[in-house]
Order: sequence, then C-alpha cells, then structure tokens
Amino acid sequence: MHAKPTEQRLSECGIRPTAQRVQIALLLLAAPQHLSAEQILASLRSSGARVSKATVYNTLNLFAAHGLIRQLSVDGSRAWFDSNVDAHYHFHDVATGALIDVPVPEVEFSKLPAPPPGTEVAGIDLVIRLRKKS
Amino acid sequence: MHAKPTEQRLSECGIRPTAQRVQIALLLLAAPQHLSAEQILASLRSSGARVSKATVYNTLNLFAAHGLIRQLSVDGSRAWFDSNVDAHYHFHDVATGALIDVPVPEVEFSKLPAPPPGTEVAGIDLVIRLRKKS
DNA sequence: TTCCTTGCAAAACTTTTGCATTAAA
DNA sequence: TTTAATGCAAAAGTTTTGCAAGGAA
Repeated sequence: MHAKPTEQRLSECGIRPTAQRVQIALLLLAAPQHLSAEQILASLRSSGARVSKATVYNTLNLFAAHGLIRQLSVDGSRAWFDSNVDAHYHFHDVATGALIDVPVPEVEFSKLPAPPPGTEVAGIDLVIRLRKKS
Repeated sequence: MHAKPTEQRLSECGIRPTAQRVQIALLLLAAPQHLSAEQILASLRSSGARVSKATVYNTLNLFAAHGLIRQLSVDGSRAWFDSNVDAHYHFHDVATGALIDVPVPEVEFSKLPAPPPGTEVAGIDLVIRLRKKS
C-alpha cells in the first residue's frame, strides 16, 4: 500500500502528514476555493473530525509558509485562504463578500512602475471590487 | 471671523465639526499618508488632545463613509486609513510594512476582464508587493 | 525515548457597542 | 433645550500562545 497523494504532497513539502493536517489539506486542496479558518474548523467538525481551533490556525499558517496555500487580505475582517497558488487575481463582490478568481491571461498590464531602488516585485495583488449594476 | 478650512470641509460633508473630529482631520488630512487607528490615537494623545479610542474608530469610519478618507486592506493585521482618496495604487514593502502610493498614470491596463452579469466595477485595488532585491 | 503535534484555555489584538455624561446647535 | 457625540469599560471577533498530554519515528 502506497501513501495517498495528499500525504505525499505534504511530505514533499517537509510537512509531517498528521491526521489533522491531512484532513485540512483534503478539504482545502480539493478544488480552487477561498475559505476562512472558521469555515474550515466548522466543516471538519461537522464531518466528525477531531480538531482544535489552534491546530487549524497553526496548520493554515504552516501551509501558507510552505507555499501550499495563499493568504488573502481582501477585507479587513478576517483572512481568507486560497487553495489556488498559481498567479491569479480576484473579483470581490463587496455586497456579498464573494470572491471569484480572475485568470492571469484576462489581465494585461501595458505599464507598471519600476520598484524603488533596492527592491524587486515579489507579487501583484489585484482586487476588482464589484457592486450591483445600477 | 470665518470658519477654518478643515471645519468647513467637514460641514460640507454633513459631518458636525466637533473638536475631536477636527483634530483627527487636521492630523490625517494634512498630507497624503497611511495611518492606523492606533497611530492616530497615540499621536493625538501625545500632543495633549483629549480623545478616546472609541471616538477615533467612530470618526475614521464616519470619514470613510463620507469619502473623506479610504480604508485599505493590505495586510490582515489591521486597517490602514489613506488620506488620499484620489484613485491610485500602492507599493507594499512586505519586510517593513511600508506603503507607498503609485499614481494612476504609472499603471496602464491593456486588458481587464468583464465584470460578471449584473455587476459593475466599483474600484480596482492594486498592491505591488516588494521585497529586498536579492 | 525523543521530538513534534495537538487540544484546551487563556491571552493578545483590533474593532465595536452600551450607556451615562458632555458638548454642539 | 434638544439632539448628537464622547469617553469609558466591556464585549465581540479573530488569531496567537503557553503548557500539559498525546502521537509519530
């Protein structure tokens, strides 16, 4: 019996695949999505998993540090964790809070400012805020 | 004796120019800058002003609701209040936390996605993350 | 055994709220 | 005087941390 893909993936990142970490990974990495820590905790618990709030936060921070997920700051209220780590942008519906991925090819920059001396661009976060059409 | 410019500006927005509001406005609107609520509270108190934390938060939310300032979500830890409400973008130095304005003419989009049906674009937040040059 | 991880609770932080008091018009 | 704003403290929400117990190698 060989290791399951998810466990492999964690191991390859140098993350020990404990039961809780595998469960969080299975939930979050199943598809491209945006989830909050509280949503993940609630989802795991409603499916019978034994996991604490501290472990959810620790695990999400660990995954983010290893590039397995990406933490988003789209509204001030809480962090969102994006299981899509490929470069992409977001629509943000300010009324509903919904986040929608925007693939890189749908945005083209014909001009970008040069980074200040001694610095280089580490990434570009683009959030297109949406409201109901008037 | 006519009203001072800052008091006028608040009045014109339908905001009653109380002592605390005028002090916050004088501090924040003096120049284009990015300040946190705690920074504003500390700055006002160190200059001898009598103001409470609740009033600082209430006032910043009030100013933002009236378009006098703009609230930024660049890192998950806290809100930043930008006294520059003209359209513009930001550099964000992830190591130091520094925020630098990027004027609109320095960024050009040659392609942007169409907003989903029933919605329209309310604004575009662009944050260019900076790291030390390697 | 040895080291790492987890759970729990408490702490830390940011922001909001309830309510009596105070200030503005 | 009448209404709205303030201050204080407490509450609320999110995230982190300390530490004892549990699990993996």
